[in-house]
Amino acid sequence: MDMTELILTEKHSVAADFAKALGVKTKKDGFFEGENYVITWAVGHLVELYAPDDYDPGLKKWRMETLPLIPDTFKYKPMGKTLKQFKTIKNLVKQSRFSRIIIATDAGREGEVIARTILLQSGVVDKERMVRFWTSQALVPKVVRATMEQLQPLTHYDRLWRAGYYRQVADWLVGMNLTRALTVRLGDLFSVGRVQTAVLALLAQRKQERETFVPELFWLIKIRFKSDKGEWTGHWFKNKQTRITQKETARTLHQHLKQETDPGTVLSLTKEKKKEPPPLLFSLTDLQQEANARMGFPAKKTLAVAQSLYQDKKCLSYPRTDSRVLGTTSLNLVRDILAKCQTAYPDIFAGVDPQQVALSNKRVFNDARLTDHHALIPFKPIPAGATPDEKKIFDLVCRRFAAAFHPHCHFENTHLITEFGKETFQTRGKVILEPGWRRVYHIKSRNKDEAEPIPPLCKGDTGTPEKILCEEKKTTPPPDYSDALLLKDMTNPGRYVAEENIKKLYRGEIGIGTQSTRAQIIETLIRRNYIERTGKRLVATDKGIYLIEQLKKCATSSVLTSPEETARWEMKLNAIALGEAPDGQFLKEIKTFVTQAVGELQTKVFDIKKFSQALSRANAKEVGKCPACGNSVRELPKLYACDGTGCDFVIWKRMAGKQISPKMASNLLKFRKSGPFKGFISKKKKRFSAGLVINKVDGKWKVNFDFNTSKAPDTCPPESPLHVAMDMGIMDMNETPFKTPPALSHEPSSSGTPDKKGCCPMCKGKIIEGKTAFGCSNWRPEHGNCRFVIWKEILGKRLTEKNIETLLQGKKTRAYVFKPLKGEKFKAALKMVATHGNAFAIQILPADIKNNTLHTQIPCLR
DNA sequence: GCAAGGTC
Repeated sequence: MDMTELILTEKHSVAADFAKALGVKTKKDGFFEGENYVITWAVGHLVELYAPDDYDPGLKKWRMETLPLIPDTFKYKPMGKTLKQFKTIKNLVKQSRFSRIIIATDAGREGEVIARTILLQSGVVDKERMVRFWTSQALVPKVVRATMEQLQPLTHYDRLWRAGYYRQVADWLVGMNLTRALTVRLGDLFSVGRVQTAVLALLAQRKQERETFVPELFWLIKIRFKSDKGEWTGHWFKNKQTRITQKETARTLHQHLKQETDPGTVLSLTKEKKKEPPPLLFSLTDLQQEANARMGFPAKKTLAVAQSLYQDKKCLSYPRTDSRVLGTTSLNLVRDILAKCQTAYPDIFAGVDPQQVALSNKRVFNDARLTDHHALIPFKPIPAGATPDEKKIFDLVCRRFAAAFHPHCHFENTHLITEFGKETFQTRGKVILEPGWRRVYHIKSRNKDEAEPIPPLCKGDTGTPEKILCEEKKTTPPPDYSDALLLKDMTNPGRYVAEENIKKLYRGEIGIGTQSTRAQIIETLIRRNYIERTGKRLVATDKGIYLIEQLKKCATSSVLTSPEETARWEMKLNAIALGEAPDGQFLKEIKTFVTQAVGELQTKVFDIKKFSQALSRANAKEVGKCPACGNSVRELPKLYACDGTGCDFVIWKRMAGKQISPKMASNLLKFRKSGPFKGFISKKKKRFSAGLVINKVDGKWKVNFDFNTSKAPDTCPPESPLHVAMDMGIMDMNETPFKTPPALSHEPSSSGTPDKKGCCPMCKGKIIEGKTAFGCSNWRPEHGNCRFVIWKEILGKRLTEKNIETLLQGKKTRAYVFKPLKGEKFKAALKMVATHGNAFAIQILPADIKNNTLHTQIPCLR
């Protein structure tokens, strides 16, 4: 009898772990095959719920009359992108040669659903042959083999599957029905969902808090004391309060203190030694938060980088984890990794002795706190050829990992109270005695004052007041969300929840959405025009605010805007998984909810005026950022307008009879200068060419014509600014240094003499070749945004590399024949000359004096 | 044109 067993994992990497552990070496198309085992893998979910129109093609069209959509039985279909792998698995599970099918998808609710839906869709029903492999430990060979000895009957996990199924179905019902209802009513796409709407509500609330925030003034009194032992700053306080809210009170106190003649006396000086354990290992969200805070990476980018380190470079563990610990079976794995890293990164790992690592370190090894996967850790040193971003992320993970095996950080807190003029002043200090883990994992101190050491004072010491200050301060609104802050609130929304038992739930493992999807959710909100990313900030748009506002006014649908409700759903799903809730109840409730919500949205009176305003703005495409305030400048019917509140910066779509295209506007905003362009018509009906510039006139940002760059009407470079920018982009990528020596060290040639050797005369950068021009390598904004170029084609004449070199040396080329598109051909030489400012132009020097009218120049500016 | 959950 054939004793071959089939193993199904959630993803390829796990299948590879199994193959290694079980000595299976042969890789076939879509599975590994050995003597005793065939190992195949899913690619996450391979099967998904039907779309509405799969049930009935008539549902392709979104109509109110067809709502609510509540299928009697939910059906599944294979997903298009992974159809091939699905077929491979289907083919395998149907074969009778396997004595057992071992389900080894990830140990969690979704892992269960992934396996069960695949089996269901494959038509496999006999559960007798099926067993469940279940562990959250790192899948080192030892763990794989040990867990293979403890396979569970599949039925043990039936309830978990039910819970997962209800999660899927509930999200489908809510999403499909309410998205359609709102969209049909409002005439524009308004998606809604358990996760995205709750997150959007957080962002909307934050924006409104900030907009309605009224700063309040308060005053702080500080005294700088001086004694022969040193100096310190005391901050006034009374009854634990340091803020004075009345100006008059502060003024009176300040006056009183200034008249005091006796010195200050140290009332007390308390010192307290404290220690701080190293931070826990990284979960994905933790890593995303840190990478966002330190390097400004969006959550999605961090995930992508981590994925590549995991998948291609194989130096990082599975990134989509919400666990911050390792399993106890990972001890030897950890020792191995530490030893490898110690050789590669002595500066980070020198303080760790792999043999001293012990299971007693419960902050690292803790089976009880393991979830689907273990924490994110390095597996081995990063291979050569990694990108700078990959190096940064990897370094962060390594440091966090190393920190975990370092001793606590020991520090001493000092609290000094000085009495002066019958008032009390406090001074706090923090001195790190033994940095421990902070040696490798630096964390910025939140309090600046703590940085200053306090002199070695004793009770009764006196100090003379050097300076007595009364500072006026303002309360500040809560900060805008960033990826980091939003991820934090999604992971732990407890502080937005009133109900105590739900708060508790949020303090545990439940958040809004899951680790794997949080970054995606943020991107979805951006795609839906609900929120916008500006630098690090994530801010709700008018459209987003509008949706939340309207939903909040609905008796039933409003639950989507509150984190409480998602938590309540999770609670119920947990109860189902634990067998503590009657089966079927949950789905019934969801169906009722959806039916009611649809009814409500059908009849609701929406505030349409506000809506259309919100919409026209949110759907208007952004062309760039406002020079005045940094907000988005958007295309509206007649103009491009900044949507910052109170900002009135605009670019008119029509200037002097010429249409300003979105591309022109976008370049103008990016480079503050663009063109020159042909085809403007003056008030006297004369055609003219001009560049456009954005500059500040009388304190206001405006778009003006720039005639300096366009003395020659018909000699403008043929490229649009966009092409130029793209061209420069290509130049940067395939940077091929032009045959010139590197930048010289003599002073910049603002004197007007072009550089003799051939580097950029404006900034001494390298000259690099692009598709249509030779330009300065410092073209990127972060490198100084140097705008020097020499176009390869001038009036129909293609310049050779030799020509460019001659021009860069400030010499005259020989005379060439030019054939402009308009006008007669002529013979002229070229020479680069200095123009106004530190700018340059190619001068056209006609050989025939009769052609003097053509005596003109082409600016070397993009 | 729609959700959220996987993985790539």
